[in-house]
Amino acid sequence: MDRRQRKTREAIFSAFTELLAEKSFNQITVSDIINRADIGRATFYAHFETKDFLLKELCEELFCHIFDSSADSDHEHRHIFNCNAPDSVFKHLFEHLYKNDNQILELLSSENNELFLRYFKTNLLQLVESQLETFSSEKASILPQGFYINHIASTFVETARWWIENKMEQTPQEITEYFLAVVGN
Amino acid sequence: MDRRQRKTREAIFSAFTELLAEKSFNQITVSDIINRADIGRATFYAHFETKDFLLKELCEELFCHIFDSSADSDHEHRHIFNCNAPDSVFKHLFEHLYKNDNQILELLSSENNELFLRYFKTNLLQLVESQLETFSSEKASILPQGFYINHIASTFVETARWWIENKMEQTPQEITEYFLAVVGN
DNA sequence: TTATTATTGAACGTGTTGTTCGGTTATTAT
DNA sequence: ATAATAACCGAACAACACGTTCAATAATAA
Repeated sequence: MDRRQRKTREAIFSAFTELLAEKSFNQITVSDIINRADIGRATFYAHFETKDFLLKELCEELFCHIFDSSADSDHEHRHIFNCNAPDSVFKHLFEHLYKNDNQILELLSSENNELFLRYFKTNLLQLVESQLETFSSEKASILPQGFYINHIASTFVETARWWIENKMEQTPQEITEYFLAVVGN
Repeated sequence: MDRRQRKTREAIFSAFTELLAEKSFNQITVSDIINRADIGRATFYAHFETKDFLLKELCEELFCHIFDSSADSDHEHRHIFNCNAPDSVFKHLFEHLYKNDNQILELLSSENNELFLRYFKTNLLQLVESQLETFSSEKASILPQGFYINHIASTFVETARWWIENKMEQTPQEITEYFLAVVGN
């Protein structure tokens, strides 16, 4: 990829992320992004079809980095899917948030958090399904699987949201215990 | 209130609700609403400052009708707050959804469901807090109260969302049992 | 160096927003 | 019934945002 393309793309993402921490998605105009990123108007549209596609690609970059790493050679991520300890996956995710990679915290606590929480949950659903056996309480057998999976993923997202909203006063270890407590382990 | 005002206001709400079932909030223009409601442009702005205020007032009408009825003389609603049976409040809410008052179902299952779910949860939080003693499991004493309240309200909203999304194949009684099962009663 | 590719920025047409204002119609009070 | 009041109409307006075009310029790759 051309160095110019990379720099432009990065400038757009960076400007967009900054703006999202300041105002809501709908209030941000393409002109805002262009000015902040200091690029030409036509350049923006050469990279992204619309503002919505920009958001989509930003979310994919953010969450794929956290979730979908089973194919790369990153050990820290690979072990999400291979570790045997039942709670390690979720604790690992909380630790990710705690470290605040990619300013994801600002986005999850901004006015736009719903946008990101939706992507968050979409990715989580697959993870929960693959980890379902670790939640083998008696409930799982009574309830429809789809309901139960949705419940666990939702609870994780809501736990994270509550944690962030309340200034992350708990350690990743503690919030993991909260999560496992309400989810019934 | 002037009959003209009432009719206009109702026409706007009605047109807006119809449109929300068809396309997303952002795609709906004021002109769409005006045309559907068959009113003049200036009339719309005489009633609602902006499209966002219209949404806000619609939500308030919808959810206040379901939740905040402790002041009026409606017996069916009054008993939400007075009944002793621990699960009756939530079963009652599920039954409300099942009956589908005010086309609320279409709204909760449309592309805009996040908008309404947010209002839904805001109202629920207060209700859960007032009903907290009915969830007096051992968990409640370990976890921060704010966390626990948020968890229960979120779980209710997600249960309702899942139920609606999956064509409401369960009876209100069954879905109440699902809810109470995952919430730990 | 040369060919290719990305960026620039002004300009344009289109569509939406929220306001204004003179004229019309419905409601309410006398 | 009549007058006064209030709501509605709808065309027109300026302001703004969108997404596109194009010729000129600059950076990269071969």
